[in-house]
Amino acid sequence: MVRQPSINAQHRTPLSTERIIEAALRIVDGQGLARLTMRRLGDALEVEAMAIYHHLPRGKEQLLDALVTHVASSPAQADGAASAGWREPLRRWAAGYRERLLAHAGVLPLLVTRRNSAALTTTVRSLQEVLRRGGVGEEAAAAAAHTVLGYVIGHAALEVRGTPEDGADRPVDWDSRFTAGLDLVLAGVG
Amino acid sequence: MVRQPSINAQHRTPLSTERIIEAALRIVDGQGLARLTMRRLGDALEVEAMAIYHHLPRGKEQLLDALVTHVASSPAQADGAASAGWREPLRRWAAGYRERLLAHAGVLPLLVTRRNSAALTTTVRSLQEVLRRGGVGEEAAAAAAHTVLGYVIGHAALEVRGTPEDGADRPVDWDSRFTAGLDLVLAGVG
DNA sequence: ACCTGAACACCGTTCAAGT
DNA sequence: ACCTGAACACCGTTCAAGT
Repeated sequence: MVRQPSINAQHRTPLSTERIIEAALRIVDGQGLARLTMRRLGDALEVEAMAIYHHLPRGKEQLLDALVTHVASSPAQADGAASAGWREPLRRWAAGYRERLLAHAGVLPLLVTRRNSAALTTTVRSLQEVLRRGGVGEEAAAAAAHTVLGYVIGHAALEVRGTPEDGADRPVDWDSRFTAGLDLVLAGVG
Repeated sequence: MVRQPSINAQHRTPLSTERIIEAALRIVDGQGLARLTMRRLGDALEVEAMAIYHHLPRGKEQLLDALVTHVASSPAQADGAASAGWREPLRRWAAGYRERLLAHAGVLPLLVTRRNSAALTTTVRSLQEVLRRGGVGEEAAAAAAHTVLGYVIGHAALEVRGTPEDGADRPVDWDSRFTAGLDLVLAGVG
C-alpha cells in the first residue's frame, strides 16, 4: 500500500480557536480536568498537539483561560420584556448561572485560580445591571452583586463535591436548598 | 575526599506525615499549587521524592486530600463561654474560616475538586452546631449552614481572584464587603 | 499560513535494592 | 522500617522542517 498522508490533512475542516475550545470542554466535561492534556486534545481534533499552539500561542495557560471565559463570563442577560423589579430577574439569572457552572463542573477549580479575572468582572457587571435596572441604588447594587455571585459560586462548589447527606444524615435536595438559600440572600438585599 | 553519604541520613529528623504536609503547604502558599511536585517536595524535606510514598501510599492524590483536610476542615469551635444567640458566634466563625481560606488561597481550587468530601462535611456539621446551640431549629440550621458556607467559600474565591475594582471602577474594600454580605445573609436566617 | 516530527526538560509512580 | 536509584510512561513546549 502506498501511503497517502496528505488526503486526511487536505479534506478535514481546518482548526479554529472555537473548535479547540469546544473539544477541550468536551474532554473536561466527560473525563475531568486532569485528563485534559495538549496531546489528548490534539487526538480529539485529529491533529498533532503542536498544531494547537498555532491558534493559542500561550499554550495550555491560554486554553484554560479560554475555558473559564466560555463558562463563567455571563452574557448581559438582555431580558427583552422589562420585568417589574429586580427580584424575579435576579432569581432567573442565578438559576441560569448555577446551571452553567454545574454543567461544566470540571471548570470550577479554574474559576478559583488566579487566571482570567476579566471573565468574572464581566459577570459582576451584568449582575449589577440586573439590580440597577430593578431600581437598586449604585452602592447597594455593587455590594449585592458580590454577595449573590459569591453565594452562587460557593453553593455550586458545595453541590459539585456532593456530600450526599446533611449533618443529620438526610439526603440533600440541592435544588430546593439552592433556591432557599438564594431567597435568604435576596431577602437581605431589600 | 571520602564520601560519607550516611551522615546526613542518620542525623536528620525522620520523615512524618505532619512534616510532609507542612512542607507541602509552605510550597503552595509561597509558590503556588502548580509548583507543588513530588520531586520539589522531596527537595524541601531533604529526601528523595520516592520516600514520601512510604508515608502517603496513595501518592499525590493523598497529599492533596490531606491539604484540603488541613485547611478546610473546621474545628468544632469550642467557644468556651456560651455566648447568647447564634449571630455573634456565627460572625466569628465565618471571619475565622474566611481568614484560613485566604491564608492558603492556593488550596482553594482543590476544595472545589471532587476530592475529600469528608472535610467539608465536618465543616458543615460544626456550622450547624453553632446554629443549633444558638437556638435555631434543626431544619433551618441545616439550610442556613449550606447557605453561609457557600457564601464564605464563594466570596473567598472572588477575593482571591481579586478583581481590583467593582463595576463602577472603584477599588473594592473586600473586608467590609465580606461583612456586609454576611450580615445580609444572616439577616435572612432569622 | 498551517501543520508535523523529533527533541528537551520535566512530571508521577513502580520496583528492586540498599541500610 | 525507612529510604534510594534507576527506569517507565507520560507531560508541556521549542524549534526546525515540511506543504
